[in-house]
Amino acid sequence: MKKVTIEDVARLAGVSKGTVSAVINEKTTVNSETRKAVLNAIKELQYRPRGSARNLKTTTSENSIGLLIRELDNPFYTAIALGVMGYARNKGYLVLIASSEGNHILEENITKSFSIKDIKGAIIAPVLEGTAEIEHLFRLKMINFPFVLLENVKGIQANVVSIDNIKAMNKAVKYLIDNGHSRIVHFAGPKHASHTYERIDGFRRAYSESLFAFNSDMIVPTGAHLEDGYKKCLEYFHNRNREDFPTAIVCYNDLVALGVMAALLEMKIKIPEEISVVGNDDIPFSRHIPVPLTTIRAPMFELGKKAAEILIRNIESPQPLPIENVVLEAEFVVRKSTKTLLSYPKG
Amino acid sequence: MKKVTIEDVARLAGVSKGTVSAVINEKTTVNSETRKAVLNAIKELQYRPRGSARNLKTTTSENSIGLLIRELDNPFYTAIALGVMGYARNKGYLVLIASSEGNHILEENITKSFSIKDIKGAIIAPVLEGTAEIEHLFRLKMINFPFVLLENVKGIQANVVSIDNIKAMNKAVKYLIDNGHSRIVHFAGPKHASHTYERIDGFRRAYSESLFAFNSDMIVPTGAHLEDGYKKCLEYFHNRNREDFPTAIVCYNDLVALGVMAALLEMKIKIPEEISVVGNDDIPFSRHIPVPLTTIRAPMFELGKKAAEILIRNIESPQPLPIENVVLEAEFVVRKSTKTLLSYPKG
DNA sequence: AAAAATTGTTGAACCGTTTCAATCAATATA
DNA sequence: TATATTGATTGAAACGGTTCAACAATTTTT
Repeated sequence: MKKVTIEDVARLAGVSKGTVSAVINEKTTVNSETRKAVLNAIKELQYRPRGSARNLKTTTSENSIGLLIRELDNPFYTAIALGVMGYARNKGYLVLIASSEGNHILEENITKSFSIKDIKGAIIAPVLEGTAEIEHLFRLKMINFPFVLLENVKGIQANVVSIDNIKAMNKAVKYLIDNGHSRIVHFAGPKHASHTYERIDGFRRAYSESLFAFNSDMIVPTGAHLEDGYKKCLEYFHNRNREDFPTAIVCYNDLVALGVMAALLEMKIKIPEEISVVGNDDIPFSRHIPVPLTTIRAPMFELGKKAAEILIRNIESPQPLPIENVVLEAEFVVRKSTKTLLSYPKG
Repeated sequence: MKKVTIEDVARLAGVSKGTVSAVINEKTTVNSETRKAVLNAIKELQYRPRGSARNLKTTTSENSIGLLIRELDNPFYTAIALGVMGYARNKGYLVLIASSEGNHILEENITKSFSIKDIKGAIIAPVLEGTAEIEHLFRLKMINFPFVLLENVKGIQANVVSIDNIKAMNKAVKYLIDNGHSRIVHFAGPKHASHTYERIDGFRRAYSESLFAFNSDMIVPTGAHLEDGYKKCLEYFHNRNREDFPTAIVCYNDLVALGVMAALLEMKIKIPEEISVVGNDDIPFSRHIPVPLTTIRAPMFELGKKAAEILIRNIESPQPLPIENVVLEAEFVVRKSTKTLLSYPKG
């Protein structure tokens, strides 16, 4: 089954290629009889114009950028996407989103696809399995394909926009310690995400700057989803004596915190009376639940916006621009899911 | 500033186009000295190969499909996307997602972009402003670009995969009526979405099939987001006497229901003791909240999967295939946010 | 030393469109 | 009737890569 080209259509309709082209592009110059004949031929042959051939000739080629996120059903990433889209749209760029769902192979395919298609640049939230799996990023550099990373990746010089996870987490844990919490655990995030390690790091530092000793039992590997938090929480409290309960659980993100809250509710453990819960990210839900969640507000929208800004600046610049590394601050938001254990709270 | 082509690179590096091409495509045949020279020239000139020129010649062109959704931060659409992605990936297709955010112009641009890029087909959740704004869909048909719609659109013959909203809503409202609810209101969805009207229709039919009379006050225009439900609910109950309270609120979707619940909570109106609340869609959150939400489970994942299946079948078929119209059934899930008002509940 | 094999490079053909000056036919104008 | 004008169509030249048979230079084998 040979491929159908504009030539075939022209032949069947008894006209020239140029005329067929004119019909497809809805030029007004075509006689309606001819037009009809061409349309028929197109249908008859099931002709579908090849975008690549068209774009090769047409310089106009509308502008678009790619956004590679790690999880589509995570409000953290969709909020970033909204930031990207808002800015990009103002600048006349369309945003095409793909999700690697944490799969490195898929990430490679997607970045490749971005660079092959008529896409001007990309914003990438990389998956970090193993150590050195970044050839695909080097490949992008080789062909001068502009991109911005949403996480630091060791071993590559590139634009990065990220959140100061360490400091943010540090602030939250310090707050808890300062308010008399002595047994805090961290329901940590998925492997292969720099956020996970940075947040653990921040947790650890808060301890090292306190009078208490850090203990690796405090880190409970969990995941990034509501279900992860839910299951891990049930598991964690199963057969645990009340006197061994932590006084606070700091979660990798709000989704996990929501899962933890659901599990605690089920086990009839009161929040914040018995256990305080802290989230991370501040997704829209978090303030609209019965016990509004204390959390660390990540400026997701701004993150996306900033990334888009840098990317588009790079796309539009004739000369190569110096590499940028922007770190945004997160804000600690105290709501109702945490309580102080001091009779005379600090501050 | 003239465009840099492979020719320019070849000239600067003192080699032929073919060699430059070999370097870019990481062929092993290139001498490492030459390779280095070419790489330098690429960097020096900031050369960026054009995808379209490459794809024109290369038949391989990896497979991808487009998915146009209406709201990125709506779990309903992301769940559909996950369904699409799962199936597509098995079949070797990448999914590129774009969101129109309810904007018709943007939708047009996106569909156009899909058809121009090397994308093989698309799944589209259309925005339905006005009546006849579907020329962009006709344009797709003209060039035999395969696509599947996620909602019925009047005036166009196309593949559609949708949910039986009317029946689903009907079932839910009938359940409430059968359980003694006499004053039910519907917090309805956004304009320009067929879901909105279908759900209203289902609501109305349930009444017309009952002993009670439908009344247009029962339909309260709201929106599709948590915030919409929250605000509208506060507004609705503001200055309303307790004896005029509805016995149940049926919401456009779970997000709205969540917002309604948050507002009711704030107003200290008990769910389900004082008012029953019903959602729509069954997003993951809905079962993990203190009062798990009674809702209508839309088979979002299956919806996406089915759409992808039809699309890919069409893409891969040499002949045009008959148009398909698949309607999936939703399931009514009773949880804790509704109660019966009968002393002897039916069933 | 001749023949064969290996390695690296070239350059022309090709991919499938769009573009636009040139042409042609039909009609309006002088 | 000759000349412009208008409307519709043509066809050849791009567009910017990839491909691959052919060739050149070098190395290995006989």
